[in-house]
Amino acid sequence: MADNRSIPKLYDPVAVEEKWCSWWEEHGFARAEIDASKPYYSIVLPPPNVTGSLHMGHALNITLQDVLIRWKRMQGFDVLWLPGTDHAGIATQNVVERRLAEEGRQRTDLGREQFEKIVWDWKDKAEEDILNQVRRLGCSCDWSRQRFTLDEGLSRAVREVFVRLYEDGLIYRGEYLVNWCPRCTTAISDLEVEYKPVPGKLWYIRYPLEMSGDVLVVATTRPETMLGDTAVAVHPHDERYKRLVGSTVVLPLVDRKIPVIADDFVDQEFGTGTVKITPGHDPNDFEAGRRHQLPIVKVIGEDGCMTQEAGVYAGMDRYEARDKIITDLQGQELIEQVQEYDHNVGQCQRCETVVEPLVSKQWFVKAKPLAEVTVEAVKAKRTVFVPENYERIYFEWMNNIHDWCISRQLWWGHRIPAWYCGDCQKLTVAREVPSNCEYCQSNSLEQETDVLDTWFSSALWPFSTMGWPDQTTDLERYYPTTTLVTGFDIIFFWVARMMMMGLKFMNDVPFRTVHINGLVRDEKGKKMSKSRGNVINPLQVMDEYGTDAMRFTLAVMATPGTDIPFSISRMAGYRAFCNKIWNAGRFLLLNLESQEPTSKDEMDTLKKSKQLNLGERWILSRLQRVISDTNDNLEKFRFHEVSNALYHFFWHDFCDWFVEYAKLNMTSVDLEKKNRTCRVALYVLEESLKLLHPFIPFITEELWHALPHSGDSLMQTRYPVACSQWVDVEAEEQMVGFQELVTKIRTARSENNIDPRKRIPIELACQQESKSFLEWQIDPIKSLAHLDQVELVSHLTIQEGQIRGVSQLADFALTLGDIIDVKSERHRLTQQISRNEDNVQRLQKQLQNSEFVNKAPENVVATVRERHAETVEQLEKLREKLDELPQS
RNA sequence: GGGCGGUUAGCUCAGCUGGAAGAGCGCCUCCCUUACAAGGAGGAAGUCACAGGUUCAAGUCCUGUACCGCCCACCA
Repeated sequence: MADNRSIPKLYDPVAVEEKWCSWWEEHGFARAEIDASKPYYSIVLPPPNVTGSLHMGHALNITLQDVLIRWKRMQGFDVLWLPGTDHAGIATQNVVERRLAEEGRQRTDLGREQFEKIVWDWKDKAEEDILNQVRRLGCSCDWSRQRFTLDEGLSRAVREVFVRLYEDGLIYRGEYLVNWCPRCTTAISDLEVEYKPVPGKLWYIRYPLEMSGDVLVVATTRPETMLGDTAVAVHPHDERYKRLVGSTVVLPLVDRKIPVIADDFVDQEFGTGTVKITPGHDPNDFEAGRRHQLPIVKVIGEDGCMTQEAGVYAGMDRYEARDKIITDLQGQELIEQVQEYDHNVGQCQRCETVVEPLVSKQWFVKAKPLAEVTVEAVKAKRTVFVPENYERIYFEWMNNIHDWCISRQLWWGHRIPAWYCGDCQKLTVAREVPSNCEYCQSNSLEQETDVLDTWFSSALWPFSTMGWPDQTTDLERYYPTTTLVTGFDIIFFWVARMMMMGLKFMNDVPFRTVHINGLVRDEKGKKMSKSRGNVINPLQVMDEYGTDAMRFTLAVMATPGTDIPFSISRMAGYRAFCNKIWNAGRFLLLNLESQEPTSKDEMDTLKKSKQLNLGERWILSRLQRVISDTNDNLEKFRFHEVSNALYHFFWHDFCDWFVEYAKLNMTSVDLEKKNRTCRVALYVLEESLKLLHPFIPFITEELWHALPHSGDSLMQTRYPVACSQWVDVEAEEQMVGFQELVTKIRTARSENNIDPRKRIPIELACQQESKSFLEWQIDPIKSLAHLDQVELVSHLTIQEGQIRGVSQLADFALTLGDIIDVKSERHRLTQQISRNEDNVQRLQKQLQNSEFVNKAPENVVATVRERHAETVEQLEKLREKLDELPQS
């Protein structure tokens, strides 16, 4: 046990945090040991990318998981929290490429092997960094089970899944229109495209009809794609163009003859009601092209430049070509008009380059059959979303799902396990490197150079990390995981795909509950971004305010379903709370007599002996309520409610009232009393530390070790369980009256500018039934209201120089030697009277309403009656006091 | 175009199943009272966006409107 006197007034987080972080890890308190005698609780950490460092979103996400994990562990569950990192294919490759570019190098100069080696080096460093940052958060995960998506084990799972999906006909390869990022030079999935409104132009271009001198005017925002037009479409019912269907127009600049077709996807209202069809570069046109068997002309290449098909424009950058085409068309007077037109432009999620839709040979996952199963599972509540409304969003997406383009033309990732035969050209898909072509036995095989979308391996995370495809004990024990905590921004990217893969390969959902946490925003509710300059760095915050304060702030602000406007000033308030806990612990340590740990039994004995005083009975009762609320609300992921309630309980109930009340006994010469109060105080402190530990792990652990305990970690103790027999309604009611009286006296003092240090005499007048209570509580009242003499009387004497007050329990008169400020006293009373008058009126009206009296539940009516009577009584007394005031 | 969320104290937000409006910060007054000035005591401050409705009773449930934010779709 530490030397009590040496505990500093101010809590110093940094040193303390470091100490416990390594201590926890060294002792393996967070290591999962399969124990079938306990229920299990498992979470897989959403693996951070090995691209950067911890941000506030991680801090929130990890805090919430750690709260759940510590809570469940303390509840005696067999707990697994499995950590790891994600290789984050395109993101990491981009980061490394950018660094190479700073040195004037390119990945193509290095070659694939060399480049991959550099990325692995980067990964080692980045992984270490970010996991150390995760540790700093106090994250109690099982580091012995740490995984990385490119580990051999996980890669094996990836290959297994790929092969099985391929064998089941759920993976196919083909030429389709995909989103292509010309900067990353890879295909990306629909989800990786972000649409942003961009001011642009709508050009109306004249397409001459072959047979007549007429023209068809088409409108487009991307004139450069016209070189790839293979038709012009009109709506079949459009009277203006009906007769032209089947005729031919001559595509300007390239002089290609293309048909006019009818298709009802055309919106007659938009532009001129005619659409140029470019199957090679537009998703709708691609579909239309398939419906009408139109040829595909690819005029923009993978590098973002015009292809040979673009004739004289070949080799030009797509935007350069656009300008040139406009100029050329204008030269031929083929531009009818130009409109300013804002439209959404798709950008690459990773590099913000404008995405080019183009036709390319890629690998796809047939998503529909996989998605349907997951929808059924969620409908059947095998997985539930918290908050529930995310279910709808999930269904919406799953029901409209498109095939998933999984191949990427990158170097960093899982290489697709498919081999092309140099002889028969056929494809061999295999789990391990095949020696021969499975069709012609040729050994001239070359592996597919594409890698998989990074989310392909993430989708397997809940089971690949536990050793699948082997049937491991971990899988048997911890799958399905109990809870997934993640952000809504990756519901489709990740949650949806884990559902698909989990149900497909494990025949069960990957998690029972998905808790969706909000986005951490800045104080004003704006998204944090480098360009706005409003990014709050959690590492810096932890340095300055302590991890506990940051965690608590995040938890208290984590209202389900809403974003979190992270506020430094608010965190300063919660840092003060941390310090409060610190000092409460310090105070009790200074007063501690016995070195024995407390126990529930000890308290039970004390309670049964009927020796506990009001404060002690009250705080034990309040403790039961907060324990029960805490457990209930954690079960419902209501972190903000829990942390708020604990805050209030600890600071206001325990410190402000109980400890202040207890000081009387703690300084008493009656050693028995003193010891008893200390025991209760210590017990409540210990229970509070346990309750707070999931949120505030460091300070609580530090204090725990300063208190009389063995060397165990607080995280190994049992989380408090409410004991309903300890709820003491009588004590709670009495305490309410006690607090009201004390507060009223304090208010009267304060409003009359009486020095808080000055002890003054008081007269208390009360009804017969409260008399014994007041007699019993005379010392605490004296102590908490800073009085010297207390005189209990049946009626207050009327004297000059008195301040009068009224409470439920008793009326009082503070006698002052000096002159009191009659004017302000009159003002104060008048205000109180008017407030009470309003209340009486309102309550009266309610009671006169027979509907209310007849229909409202009895207890509600009774409460109103009671309140009414009390208010009337107070009102009378206040009027009396006002009358008794000397005339000024 | 479809969907979701928000609108409560000067600021940022709680308020779950409808029964006398809360927190943090800020503000005002007094106090360094031997745990804590990152503290203590007290105080001022809200027609809960608007309009209807259900109910004995609505910040809370229903309908509509306005404004703000987000997600999905992507009419060229």
